[in-house]
Amino acid sequence: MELLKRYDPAAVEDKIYSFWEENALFNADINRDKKPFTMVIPPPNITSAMHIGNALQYTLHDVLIRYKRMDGYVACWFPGTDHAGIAAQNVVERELAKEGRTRHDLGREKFVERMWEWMRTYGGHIQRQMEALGTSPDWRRKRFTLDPGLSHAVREAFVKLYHEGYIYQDKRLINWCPRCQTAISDVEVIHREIDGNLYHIRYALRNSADHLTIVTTRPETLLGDSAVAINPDDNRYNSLIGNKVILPLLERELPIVDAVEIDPEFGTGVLKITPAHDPLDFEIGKRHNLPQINILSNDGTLNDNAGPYAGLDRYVARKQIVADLKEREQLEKIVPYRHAVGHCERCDTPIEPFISTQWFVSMADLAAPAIEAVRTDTIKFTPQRWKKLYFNWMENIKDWCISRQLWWGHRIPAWHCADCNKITVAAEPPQRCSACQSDNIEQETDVLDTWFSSALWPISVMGWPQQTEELDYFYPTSLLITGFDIIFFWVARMIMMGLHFQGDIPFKEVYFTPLVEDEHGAKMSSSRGNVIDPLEIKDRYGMDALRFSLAQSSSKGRGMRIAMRDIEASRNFLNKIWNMARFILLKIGDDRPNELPELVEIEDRWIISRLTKTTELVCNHLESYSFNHAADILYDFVWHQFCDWYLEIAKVRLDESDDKSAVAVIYYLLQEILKLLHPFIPFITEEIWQRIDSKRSPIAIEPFPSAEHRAIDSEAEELVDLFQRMVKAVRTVRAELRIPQKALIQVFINTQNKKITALMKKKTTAFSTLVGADHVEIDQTITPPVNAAKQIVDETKIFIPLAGLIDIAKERARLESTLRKITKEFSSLQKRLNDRSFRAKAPAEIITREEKRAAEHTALQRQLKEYIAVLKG
RNA sequence: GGGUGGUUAGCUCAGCUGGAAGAGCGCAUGCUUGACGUGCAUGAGGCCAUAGGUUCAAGUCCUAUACCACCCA
Repeated sequence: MELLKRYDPAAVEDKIYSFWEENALFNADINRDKKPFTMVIPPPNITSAMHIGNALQYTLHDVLIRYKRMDGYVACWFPGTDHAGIAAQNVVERELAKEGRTRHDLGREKFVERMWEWMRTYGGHIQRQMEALGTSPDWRRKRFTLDPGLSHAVREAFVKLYHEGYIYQDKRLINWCPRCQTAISDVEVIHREIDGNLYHIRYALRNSADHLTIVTTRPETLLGDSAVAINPDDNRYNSLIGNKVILPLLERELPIVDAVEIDPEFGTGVLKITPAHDPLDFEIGKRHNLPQINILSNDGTLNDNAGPYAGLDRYVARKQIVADLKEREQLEKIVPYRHAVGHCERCDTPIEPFISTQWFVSMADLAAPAIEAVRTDTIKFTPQRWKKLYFNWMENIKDWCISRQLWWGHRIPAWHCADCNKITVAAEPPQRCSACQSDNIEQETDVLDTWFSSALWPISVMGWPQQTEELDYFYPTSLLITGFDIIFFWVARMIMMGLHFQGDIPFKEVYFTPLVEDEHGAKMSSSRGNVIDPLEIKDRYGMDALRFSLAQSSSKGRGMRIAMRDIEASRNFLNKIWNMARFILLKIGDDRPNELPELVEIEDRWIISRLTKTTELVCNHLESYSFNHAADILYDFVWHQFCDWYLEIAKVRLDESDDKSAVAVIYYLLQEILKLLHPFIPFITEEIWQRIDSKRSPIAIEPFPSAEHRAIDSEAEELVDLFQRMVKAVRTVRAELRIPQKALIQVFINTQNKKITALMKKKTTAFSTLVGADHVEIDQTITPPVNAAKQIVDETKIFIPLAGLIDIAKERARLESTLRKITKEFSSLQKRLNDRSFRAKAPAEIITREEKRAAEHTALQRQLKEYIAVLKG
């Protein structure tokens, strides 16, 4: 079978994915004889195309799910998407805007219809991208948060929580996005520092020519003031408490109240109190029973309470008010001031604290068992440090505002009665008010926060509230892989809901991935233009290259940087694998040996030993989610152990004779390597696997290599290590003395060691080939020829006569530099060994080791000095 | 203001429970060796941020400081 000189992913990837699908390899059916390994996908947002962060997460999911599948588990990965309430509605509203229409022109029903239309067109996008990436979820189990089943779960959960008293309605200060025109929860507010101003405004004291100067960053809110406040311990002003001031512009009388929260050091120490538009003021206002004056409309313009400013946008009003204050000489000064302002997570509009009636979930009682689950490691976090963040948030948890003034989402299953004003909450639409039996009822117009349905995801994808076979077999899931940035949004809430509704944790472990950054450490975002588009990489390098880079770069830090050149390096690795396979297939011809034969040569024993160690490490690293280490170890094993050494040595055997044992070993290694690599780079490994024998079953369901039945062969490792160091020693001489590549050299080896003698005698041909020699002699009586380069490897001396070629000065310089290095190391060893407390307190094995090293160094020094002296003479 | 992480080769990062400083990329030098120039060989390059401390022994543990990043208010 012909293989191209270069690996061409474009010719392979799509074909291989279809092959897997035809064989239904990803389907995970309940099998009581096997153990399940289960994950649910962090459902991607239907509006977004896959970005590199998704690609990272799905790659890591897929590495594990493929590994576990090969390892004999029923490996089930539940895929799906969420409906992304605000984000999705925004997209379609923008489409409408292009047509010059708003959702209100269509009406709720038509608009929602249009959302579904849009969904049908673009909703499958992410699945196609995941397929391109080579991921292997059980697509039959794909779910969408607005599916009938999942919607039923949402209603059921709402009704239960309502009747249990967790869900309630209340009028309070919430975060309002004037652009999305909906409430959002605390975690959806992004605080960002902006350059603003601190406005110093004079409030005249009643019946006095004097005034108090307050400071504020939002002067327009003074229209909603109902007091000014000062710290009761602030001696400058506390005598004024109980007096009144006159609100500028509107000329309203405001009381002067006390508030311990006020920092006398901040600004003038006097604050205006606007209970309807500031969280702190809201609390102070409640305490002093102050009126809550709302001055804003839903769209961020001022309402009738703003008097002459009604109808103006909040920022226009700010300018106008500042101008008016200035004119009346009530504006003392404006000081530039940098402060944090909350922005809408979805549209980046500055949010407004806003008094409004919303639905909330009371969290403290739900949080308690969820905290406990993580504290006791019933749910294990990796890396552990994220536990702190989780506790910090959970222990100070605030009630969750779950209602959204949107049309796209789960409409809240509550019906308001026009007659008795009571609320009927039910999973299915009721005919009558449950309190007064009136049929004059109307459903709540708000929908639920998308995260409310996401919180139910692990149970709802398995059919909850029905107690399904899936829940019985697959729940709790084994692992959740996600970013730490949604630890509050999602992880914490799933734990609470899983425990509450299913009575058990939703997952046994959570692995938090780093966030992907660009090569300079900046967040990737389309606005910065530094995103890496996975599909662009597919065309240029192939998805295996992306997958391998992502796995290899994923550290346990909080950020990971990825650059095109990393992906290029992976592409080169794939090409290496391709050519390795090409070479092996060429050499084995039609042979397909079944079993690993006897390991006749030392390098056979060595490579099998290395394979065993590699297998063991890869498994351990995967079990502990050290994807980067697993990938590094495979890279090193395949390239720098198998290709660079084993194959190079084996070539000699293969060229000399048709060595069946070497054929069997390389064939065996090829297959083991492909299996080990398959979870990381599934396409190329499957392609090569099928090229070995087109009739065999897919590598995707081959048993994963096991290290169990093999042992580490430390003798072989030691000897081959020595052999390698001898080869390198000669090559170093060749390179440093500039011996032309083609010139064949002679090598004389002097060793007292019988094992080494035996080894080198047996491996003379391989050694000659690797160092480019036409004559190699091994004997313990050999003395250095004149004008020879010398190398010392352990107690073995190597001489390379360089008659005519040698540059004596160069060789001397080389030896002298080696001597300097040795001498330096020796003196620090000496120092340590002469230290009495070291000898007294260090463990014996360390002392022995250091003594042995010192002895070696002494011998080496003596030898080097001798050689140098000869060259001088 | 509170918190969390980071600071190791030119760049990006590994270095687990303290016992001889590592990789990839980049760089330099030499190679049309029949698997691979997306390659092969060889090499240069580190006071492991700073200051203290613990220890026979400290990138590794502790305490401060500086700078960077992120999170929360």
